[in-house]
Amino acid sequence: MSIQARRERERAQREELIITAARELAEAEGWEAVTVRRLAERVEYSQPVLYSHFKGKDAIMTAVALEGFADLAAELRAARTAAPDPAGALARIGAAYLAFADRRPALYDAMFRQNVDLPFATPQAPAALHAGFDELAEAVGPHAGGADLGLLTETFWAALHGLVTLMRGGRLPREHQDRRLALLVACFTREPAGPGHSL
Amino acid sequence: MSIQARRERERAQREELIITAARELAEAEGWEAVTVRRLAERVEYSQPVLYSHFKGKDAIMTAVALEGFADLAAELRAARTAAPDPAGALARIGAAYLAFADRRPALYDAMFRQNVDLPFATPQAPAALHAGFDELAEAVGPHAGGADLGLLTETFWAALHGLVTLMRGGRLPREHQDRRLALLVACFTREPAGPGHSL
DNA sequence: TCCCGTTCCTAGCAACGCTAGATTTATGGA
DNA sequence: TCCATAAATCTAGCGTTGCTAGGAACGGGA
Repeated sequence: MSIQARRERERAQREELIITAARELAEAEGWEAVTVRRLAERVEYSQPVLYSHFKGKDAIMTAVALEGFADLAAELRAARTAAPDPAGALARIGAAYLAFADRRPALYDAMFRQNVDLPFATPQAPAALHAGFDELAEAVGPHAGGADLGLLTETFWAALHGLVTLMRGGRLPREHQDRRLALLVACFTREPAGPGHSL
Repeated sequence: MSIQARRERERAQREELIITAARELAEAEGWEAVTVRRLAERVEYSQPVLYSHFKGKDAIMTAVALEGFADLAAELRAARTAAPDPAGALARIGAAYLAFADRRPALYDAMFRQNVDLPFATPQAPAALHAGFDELAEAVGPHAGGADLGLLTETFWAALHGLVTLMRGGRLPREHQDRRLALLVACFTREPAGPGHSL
């Protein structure tokens, strides 16, 4: 059985190689530049080999997204736990989310913009995704009052996602994104309305 | 000069025909099903004719988007002016925004999801787009306090956009979207945190 | 050494956005 | 009315895409 084990190991390695190549190519030139042909050339296998690992290009993007969830969750956790108080935690985790999307736009697209075939708001969703959501919920929780924490967290997440995508699409100017985040956090913490300081 | 006038008139008509066909096809089968070939077949002209009107497929999407801005602005205005009080106005305009995106998803995509070459947050932006944004600002204004109204409106818009796109992408379950909106509005109006009633 | 199953690659299909060049159509002057 | 010219339109094709069928090469067991 050792031979088959070695084969499976090598196969898993190659699969990881494909995913990494896809992510790197996407981060360097955007997903529109990621074609199965280029990817096959990069990993030095023919196209059908890639199709033996993944059903299609979308499945490769999904695999890249799955690995990204863990990264995001870790960064959100670090930001939240570094905050001294609940209000600061919400601001910091929000800033960390925007920074992640800004620093790794292609990865973010695969995770949250692609029309993907993944379970999301169910227990079947990837664990790392749940972990990230739970980090957000931890930061939102102190300001939930009597509201449903899940729904409120989803709403906060949606607001962050909207800031990301509208800015990326050129709908919002890049500048003052920090002030928009401050205004959003002020709303969720029920701070009195202010000028939206840049933190 | 009458001949040339007639030609320009016919040409404008045909351009409108193309835009309408593109929107209808997109709304019926999604933008991925809208190809220049199919579009050409629908309007009963060859492909190069379409390219004489528009630089490419993206330009056609942009033209569809431009017409959509006016529709959205009108619906937002109707919702806002029908509200009895400021808090109700924010809730109603938000609901109208979500309803528009839900009812015309393909049009919404062209307007706000496509990577488009249009000026947005500048005076050069299309008038109808400004009109829609101003409707949002009118509704947000009463709750702005000392904050920058433009930035606060952009933030509210982003939150709505995030709710739309996350739901459309399967990241948020369709149900309870109204409660998420209620929670969002409660934040912006500084209502005490409640369970997020469905209005 | 041979056999057989697995793995892999070559080559190709249909469809895409887009365009060059031929062809048809319409226009204005004899 | 007829023709030359210019404008409008179509046919056909290029290069690229995602994806796959069918044959070639490889490796392990007898």
